[in-house]
Amino acid sequence: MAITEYFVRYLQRRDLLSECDIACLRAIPTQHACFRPGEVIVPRGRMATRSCMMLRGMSARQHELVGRPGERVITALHVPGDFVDLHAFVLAGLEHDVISVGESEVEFVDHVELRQITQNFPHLTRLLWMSTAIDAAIHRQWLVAAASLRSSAHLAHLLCELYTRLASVGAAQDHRFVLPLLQKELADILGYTPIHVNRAVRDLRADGLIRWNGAEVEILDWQRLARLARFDPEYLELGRARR
Amino acid sequence: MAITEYFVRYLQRRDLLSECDIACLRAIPTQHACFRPGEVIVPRGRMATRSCMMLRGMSARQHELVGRPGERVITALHVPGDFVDLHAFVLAGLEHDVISVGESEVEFVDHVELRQITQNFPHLTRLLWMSTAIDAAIHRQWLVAAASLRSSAHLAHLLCELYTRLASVGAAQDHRFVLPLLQKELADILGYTPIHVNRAVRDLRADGLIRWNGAEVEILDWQRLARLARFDPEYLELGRARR
DNA sequence: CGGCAAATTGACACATCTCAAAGCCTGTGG
DNA sequence: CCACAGGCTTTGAGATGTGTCAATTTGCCG
Repeated sequence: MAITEYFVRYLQRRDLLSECDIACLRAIPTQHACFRPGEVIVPRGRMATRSCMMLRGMSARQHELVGRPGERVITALHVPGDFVDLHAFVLAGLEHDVISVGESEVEFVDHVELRQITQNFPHLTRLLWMSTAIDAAIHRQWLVAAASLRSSAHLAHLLCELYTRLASVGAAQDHRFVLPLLQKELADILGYTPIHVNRAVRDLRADGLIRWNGAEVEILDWQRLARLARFDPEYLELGRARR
Repeated sequence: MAITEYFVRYLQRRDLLSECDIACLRAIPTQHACFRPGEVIVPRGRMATRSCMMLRGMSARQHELVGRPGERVITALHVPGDFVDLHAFVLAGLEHDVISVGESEVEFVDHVELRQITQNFPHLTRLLWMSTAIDAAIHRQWLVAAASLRSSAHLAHLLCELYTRLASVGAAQDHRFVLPLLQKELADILGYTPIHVNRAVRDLRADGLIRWNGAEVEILDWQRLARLARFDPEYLELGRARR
């Protein structure tokens, strides 16, 4: 198999790809794989030899807490088009697992291929680098949200971000999307207890901001939700620039 | 002027630099500058044409909160040897300011030079990329700390990390270091109020874990402080690997 | 000595956690 | 078609952590 169309779209939202860039991307061989809910896609540790990009569903970076078995913190969510653990290509090891959130499909890319790109395709190299820099910008925004927002607004921020990211690659529209996360998992993302997440969901519902049945989320009033969350999509870099 | 020795040491702690790599690094022209406390080193916005590396003192990434003038969140601290806003090289713009924490000195590197490196020096390119990936790993660890630690332990984690980073480039030793941060600034980093930070400091002092006079911090019991903070330096990638 | 910013303390309000219980889905077996 | 089990969601009440506001103390510098 080959590079996902989502990833090409992810890059094209942000820079101009030449014919050559696209041809090079499409020539990269990949290995396809499916995962069940909670399954480990990339284990933590030192010997990663490949990285993966999301094709369908979502994945999460899950940090286990030492000395508190069973407890964990989720520091990132990845959606179709994300080159998930590209970080592992330049790091000696990952300090967290990448797990499947709900059912998911990914394409694995061998690090040998990535190394070839860094040897011969400077522009593509900068674009891959950019993708990890955007992940870092998202991390920073999560830090800002955690430090400055109360639970409802914090949850609202996550919903605004996910919808924007999904919509930007064509994986969501009409302010609706599939969010295959349990409230317990949301709690691990936002740093609250599941009970408190539940109350935050209840408040957003009561304010008429969202509808949420099972894994189906619909944002009823984008303006008010985004204002509550102080959401500004600037950090997602959804604009063409030359790199 | 040229690349700081601290940055060379930063890289050498993590990978093997060839003679050629080092020569290339030292050939990069830079511009030196000094900053007063709170001064903006790199303004946010779209037109960054250069990035900076820390030479002396510290700097911080400061996010202003929209609609709440004067309030801010600090999402990263940088110490000597850090290539601070390398992110700006591959991003279209920065969504935060980089400010000086206390007095500081930096060396600016023009993006034209960085682009040359990505065209001609794949190994150095991967090392620069690595430096931004380590920043991202630090962001993730801050997210984990924010979600899982109480105020004293959270503060303890920051102290452990800063000492480790400073010591790794030779800018601190004997469990002492200079921390030019006001409690108000610590509050913006940790996501608490200054008053609560003060109580966290008091608790660490009362437990005999630290001594702290003015900007001078001394860690009295590294073992217990690190255990309290569940600090594991793995994420700082302080070990040689081939990239 | 005076003046200012920062650090420190106290009392009370609010946000979030903890523990316990009840309600709701969904799949399974009778 | 019903009964049941199990996981998830929802609700309630009381404990703990953190925020807010006001006041005092400390330390530095003129």
